[in-house]
Amino acid sequence: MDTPELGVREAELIAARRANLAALRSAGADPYAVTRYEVTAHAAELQRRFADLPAGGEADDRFSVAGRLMLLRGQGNVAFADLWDESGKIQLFFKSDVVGKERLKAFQKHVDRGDLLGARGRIVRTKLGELSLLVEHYEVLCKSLLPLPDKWHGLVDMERRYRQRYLDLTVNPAVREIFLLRSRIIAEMRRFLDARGFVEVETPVLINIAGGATARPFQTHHNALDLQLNLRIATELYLKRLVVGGIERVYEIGRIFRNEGIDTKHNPEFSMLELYAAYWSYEEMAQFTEELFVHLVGMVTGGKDRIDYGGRSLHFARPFKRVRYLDALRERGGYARADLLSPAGAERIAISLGIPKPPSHAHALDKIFEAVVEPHLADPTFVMDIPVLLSPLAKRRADDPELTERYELFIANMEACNAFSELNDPDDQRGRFEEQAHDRASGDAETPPPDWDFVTALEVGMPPTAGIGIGIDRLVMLLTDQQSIRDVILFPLQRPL
RNA sequence: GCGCCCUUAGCUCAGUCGGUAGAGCACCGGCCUUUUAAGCCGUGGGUCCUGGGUUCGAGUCCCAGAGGGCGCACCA
Repeated sequence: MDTPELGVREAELIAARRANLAALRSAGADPYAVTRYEVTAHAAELQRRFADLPAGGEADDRFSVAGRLMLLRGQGNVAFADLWDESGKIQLFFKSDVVGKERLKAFQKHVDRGDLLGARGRIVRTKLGELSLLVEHYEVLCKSLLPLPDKWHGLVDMERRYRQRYLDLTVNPAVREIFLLRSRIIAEMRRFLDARGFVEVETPVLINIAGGATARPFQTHHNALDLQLNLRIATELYLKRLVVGGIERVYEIGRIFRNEGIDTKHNPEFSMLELYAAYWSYEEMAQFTEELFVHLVGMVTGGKDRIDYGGRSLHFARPFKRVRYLDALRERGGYARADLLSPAGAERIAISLGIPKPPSHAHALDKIFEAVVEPHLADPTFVMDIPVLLSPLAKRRADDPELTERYELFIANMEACNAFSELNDPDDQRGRFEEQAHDRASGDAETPPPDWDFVTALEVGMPPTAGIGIGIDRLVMLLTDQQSIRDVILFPLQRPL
């Protein structure tokens, strides 16, 4: 961002802080020269440890804390300040006869809200019951030169919250909580997978053929090779190559890029967990999915099996509800299999539902399901046995080859994951790629070009395998009760100013 | 890409029928030894998103543009 032109008033606010910076420097305490501070406790730790300290009580141990000053309450010969570190808040209590008259005066004159401060002293609880560090010594660790947003309302403007997330995180503790929880959720997923023998790998982001999903890729160029490249739209085809290579349980948590629209559930770059387990069918994968989701719900709720999302209570009780894809459409809309599985029939139903001219059979079927069934899928529900025409990489059911061994898990009317028994018949895979190539040739830009090397890998032989993809951002939305994907992505895409 | 809405002080927001711009907090000066958005007294602070237009006169009405939010379309 270019240096913005400042209003007169804002320039004055900054000048006042720069004057305080100069005063600190001339007193030999240049905050920008500080290289370290011995932190011996975090706020939350002290709050826990001294939870039983009575009002008016004092502890003997001395602690050093460091963090940002978010609230200053000065008085003549005494002062209070709220200091926030990553863990939470602790009040600092300055008394002139403890910290020294001159040091208190210097604090009141030259330290600003927003400055980073290190403070050492004993823990006390004030008469009014607030646990506090009675400051014996303090040090300004960094000067904040810009005025902070409103101490009460915080930063509300959505645009600034996304563009200047550092400010959002600084003044809105609830936002910081969401992102810390996101980090814990992902760490817990890794622990869960590692404990079950899954191997984490990294597959390429820059690839020639962006397959494994239907989406427009971002395009880029490699100069030295003079090569057009795409950013990946899925990790699927590379992870399955690794199963071919003998890595029986493999996963990747990685960024995926899709050149599509932006809304409350879509960001052009997003995070996905994909994992593959050799010798599992989609049945084992469904069990595994339940276990993982229940585990994560328990983690964020402290052992409960319900979460609140958007004002609704969602129940994560095993076994999750199950419904077969075609049964759901019959029960909810009275539609017959023969109609749904024929291009003309599906188009007729789509039009009767007011869906504008679907470009393909698959598109029509997808839209019908979205309109008829999805609104009813609040509690976690597996939608099983999805037609092969929607599932180019899934294995057919042996007893019903028009359907696949595939399920999607819906939670809060959102697709939370997509899993199937992986197609490992190279001839079937080649045939489906050929069909896709035909679609692509007739103008469908979202269908990827065939990845023939993947077919070669299947010819080497992939064991029977089940795989799953879980959108991490949406999972975090569910677990943190956020209605917009931008509120679980630290730096969501914004137009440059 | 389409539709609706938003943009006023550092922050959060008012601004009536078109008549020279308001509050709270923050900041600055003063008082205060137990505050919790501390309190009290006082001072200062504006490219009303940008550019046009209508009008004697525009924060306000009209047009165009920028950025953002929500919905639709696309998608996960």
